[in-house]
Amino acid sequence: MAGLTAPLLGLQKKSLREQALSALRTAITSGELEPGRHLVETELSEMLQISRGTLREALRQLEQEGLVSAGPRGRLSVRHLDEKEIRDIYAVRAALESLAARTLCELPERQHVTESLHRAIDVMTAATSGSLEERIESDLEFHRTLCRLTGNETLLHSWESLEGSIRMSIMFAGLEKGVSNMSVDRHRDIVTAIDTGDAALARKTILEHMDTAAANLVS
Amino acid sequence: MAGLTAPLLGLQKKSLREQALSALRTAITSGELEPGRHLVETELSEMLQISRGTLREALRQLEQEGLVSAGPRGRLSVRHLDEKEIRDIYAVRAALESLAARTLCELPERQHVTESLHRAIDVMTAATSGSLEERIESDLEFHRTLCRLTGNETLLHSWESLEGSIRMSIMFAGLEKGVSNMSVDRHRDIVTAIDTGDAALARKTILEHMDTAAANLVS
DNA sequence: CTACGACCGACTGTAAACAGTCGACTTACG
DNA sequence: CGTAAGTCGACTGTTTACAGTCGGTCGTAG
Repeated sequence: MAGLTAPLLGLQKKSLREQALSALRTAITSGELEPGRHLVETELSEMLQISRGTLREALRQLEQEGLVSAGPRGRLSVRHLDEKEIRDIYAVRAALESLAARTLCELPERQHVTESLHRAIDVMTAATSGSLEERIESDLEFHRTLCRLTGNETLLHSWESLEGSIRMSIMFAGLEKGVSNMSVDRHRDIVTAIDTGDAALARKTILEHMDTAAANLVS
Repeated sequence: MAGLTAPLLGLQKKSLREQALSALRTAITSGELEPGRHLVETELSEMLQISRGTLREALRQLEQEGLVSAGPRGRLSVRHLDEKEIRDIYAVRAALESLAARTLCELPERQHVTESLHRAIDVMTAATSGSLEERIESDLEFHRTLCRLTGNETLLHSWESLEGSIRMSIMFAGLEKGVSNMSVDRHRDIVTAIDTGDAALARKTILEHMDTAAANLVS
């Protein structure tokens, strides 16, 4: 828990609020702040060396992202996910990413898209020999790229709002299970489907990928 | 603009932050705070009769919902939507609601669902003779109900995060255009499709509805 | 007339203090 | 011994005050 302050003392480019946000996100999705844990404002603000006001702004955003949940009298605690919630999260994720895949198929200029996705896959490939965290990171980056390339800012924003919940799902289910979803081949299939421009196929590929992923997590 | 304080002085059950949030949401989606308008914290806090700290928490959430956008040095202004953004918002909305329709079709116990949706349609029907605002309200309530009935909290939350943007789309395009999408019959079709349990049909019906709606808004 | 520089005002970022509320523990009374 | 009132402590809700920064303006020198 002492490490919580470190990220803050580092690069001072962003506002304290954003730094606190990142630090808290990391602390929660890494399990440093375990699910169900009660978050006391005074405690956290002291840990992060920031004032309560600044901290509260960050907490609001975390609440919106679904990483912390509010109890009675505004008491916040780290959200705890059950299996149904994980399935629900992945259902929404599937809906968003299938839209992304469909959109990309309809793009007139797909050369650049395919290139970017291949680069993302290369990163994933390089990470296969790395740590679990690295593999998860590269996987999420691939999917985020999928959404970003559509040029639909709303879609990207919605996906990013869900990202925290996705990370919690993986963490809650266990990193090993989570990583089992990150086969490079499966992702290559997605890119191939998009490359052909077959929207129905691309959508189907994504939906199956998400289905498998969710099933692996809750099994 | 003077009316901005009224909602706050009313029911004092919710926290000031939540009241400010509602008041600002209403002010923005009603056009009282026009798109592009620069939001000065001291100005707003004085208007709403709350402190800046409390206000800032509300503004963070509005930012997350896409109703206000951040400029350089944290300057906030009311978001301005162009036609592409409206199309993008409706694409995401369509993805979410088609998931909702599909999910509802797969529910074993659809009796209660159908009843609730019919009630929502009755409200819409009653609103046909009402004001534009009432009609919009009842329409959104129908679609929100669609998401709520799935029992997927994440889906509902994602939809609600988008709700502000949807309202802005309607307002930006003009209330008349927006209301043209609110044919009771079209919505009855959706319920019918769900009632039959045909997921593919329900999905298709929703997607077409959203497509038409978006087209009407940007035309 | 123009260009440069110091001041000034407006806002946001951040911190610290104040107030209210709920729960837990204690104590006194039956 | 059990119960109910009272008190204490811990947190959140909210406000007020302070600091830093950017942009504009006014004056002066070239």
